[in-house]
Parts: sequence; C-alpha cells; structure tokens
Amino acid sequence: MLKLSRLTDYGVVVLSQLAQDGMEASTAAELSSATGVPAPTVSKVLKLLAHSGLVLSQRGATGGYALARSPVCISVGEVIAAIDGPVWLTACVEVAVGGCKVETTCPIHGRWDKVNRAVRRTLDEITLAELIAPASFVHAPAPAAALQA
Amino acid sequence: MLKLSRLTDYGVVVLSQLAQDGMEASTAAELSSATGVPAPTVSKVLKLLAHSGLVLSQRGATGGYALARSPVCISVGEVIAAIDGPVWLTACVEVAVGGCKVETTCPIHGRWDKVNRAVRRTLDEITLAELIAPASFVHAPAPAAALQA
DNA sequence: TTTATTCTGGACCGAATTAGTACCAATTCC
DNA sequence: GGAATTGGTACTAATTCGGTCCAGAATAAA
Repeated sequence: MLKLSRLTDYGVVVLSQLAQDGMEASTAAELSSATGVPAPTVSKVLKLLAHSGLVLSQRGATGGYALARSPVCISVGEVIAAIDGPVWLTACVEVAVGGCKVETTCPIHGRWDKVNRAVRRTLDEITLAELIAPASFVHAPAPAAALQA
Repeated sequence: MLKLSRLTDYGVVVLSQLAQDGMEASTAAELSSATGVPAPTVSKVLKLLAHSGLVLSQRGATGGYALARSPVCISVGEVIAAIDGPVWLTACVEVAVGGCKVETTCPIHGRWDKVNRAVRRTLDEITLAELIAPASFVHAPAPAAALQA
C-alpha cells in the first residue's frame, strides 16, 4: 500500500524524543521508556540511524545516543532511507541491471525514474523539525483544523 | 522499502499497452501475450483498474478492456491508489482512529499528514503519458544520459 | 586493573502481507 | 443455445517484515 514500515515510524518517534532531550546523550533504555517503544526495537532503530550518521553513538558506561545534526537539517527522506533503505518506487529498477523478466516487451523499463526522483525530492524537502514542530518545538498554539486531516 | 508492489508495476505496463492499442478494446489474453505478464495476473490487475474507473470493461463474446481516459488525464497516483490502495505513508494514521498503542507518548501522531499530502500531490502531478512517453509515444530520440540514473 | 554499563553486529523465529493461481458465476454476441 | 469474455471469491506458496535475543567490543568509573 505504499506505506512506510513501522520501524521508520518508530525512528521518527525516537528521533523527536532525542530532539527534545537536546544534544545530550540518552541511552536506548531511556528512549524506550520515554517513547513506549519496546527496548530491543529502539536499539535496532538507533543502530540503523547511527549507521547512517543521523545520530551519534557513544559506547561505555556513560554512553548513549544523540542527534548528529539539528532537526532542521535532517530530512524525512534521510530517515526513511536510513531505516527502510533507498526509496525506489518500483521493483523493476533494482533488478534491471540483472535483467527484467519481461524486459523485451516492457515499455516502462526505467521510466519510473521520473517518479522516483520526484518523490525523493519531495521527501527531502520536508525536515524532521517540520514533522515534530506542532507537538513539541513551536509553542504557538496550532490551529485546531491542522490537527485533523 | 517504500517501493510499490509488483502488481502496480504490471498495472502501468498493461495500461501503457492499452494506450498503444488506442481506444479499441483488448482482451486480457491479448494484453498478456503483448506484455509478457501472466494472464491471470493481467486479469487481476485489470479488474482492479476497472473497479476504479481507469479502464472500461465490456463483457461478452467481443468484450475486452479499453482506457477510460487519455493517458494524459491519468495520474500515476491514481494507478497506485487503484491497485495498491490509498497512499498512506504511515501505519499510525490508519490505526489512529482506533487508538495508537503509544498514543499518549507519541509526539508524532498525525504529523505524517504533511508528508502524505506532499507525496500524494507529487504522484498526482505525474501522468501516465509522461511515464510511457519516451518509450512509445514520442519519437524523438531520448538523450542517452536520461536512460541511466 | 577490575567491573559495570552501553553500544555493535549478527542470527533467529513467528506473523503478516503479497503474488500468483484456480474456480465458478454473470454477461454478451454469434 | 453455445462460445467467449469479464466479475468475484477463495486458496496456497512464497516473500518480507517486525520483533527478540545473544555474544562481543568499547568505554568510564571504582
């Protein structure tokens, strides 16, 4: 249904919690209890985010995770790519190098690129800060209409 | 991985074949042999497309399928919605009515709407004609650079 | 130096979704 | 009436995903 995975959803939740905590490190356990997301899942998500450089990790007794950049400088597209992998809006593109099954007759064959790029650009233009803004960042009362639909 | 289903891919393939055939009806079997997509799958896709009004169906001995509108008037978003269902870029939104599990602590909770709308608008702005243009509609040679990445 | 704490990386399993197929009913033309 | 075609439903196999767990490495404190 062209929906992103729950893991990505959790990723944004954890990331926004991290943003609230400022730049000081939080442990995976703390983030778990703060967000309500199961601890092992939080760890998994954080590992993926750290691997992509979106969060910084510090091992050891006083270790933890912290945002690598300001939420204003993190795009939704980056978060999705970090957890779900690159956004490819078709299975055709990824197997095209090996050879598509209906390659000879398929009139599409790479045309999805246009769609891919458009969606990726859209996702890159939305920042994490915008996503979490009404809830925790901006103190101006959000218009009620914006809360639904 | 935020990729659309293979069925949707097939949908565009079939649709573009239908576009090549003009406005005269083609049977599912014809479309199958023309595209290389298995016949039962073609039927399934066409049924979904007909249900959404993207193609017109005619039962009976000389029946078949035909495009309901010009490819210029069919958006990629419509095709995806017809086959994969509505585009919802988060599981949170759909279960929110019933109650999200981490509702009380989740700072997101509906913020994805912004992303949803943006992606949907992007998909609605791309027409089927644009998607299949370089292959079969426009006879101008496509620049080689456009074929890769 | 030892110990406790925390992240890292991998493997694993159960559940959910999807792809693909098959079957029968309804419809239309010859 | 018979043949051809779409419409709808049900079913199965395969794939993917969500979630968990464990052993190892790194770091700081005692």
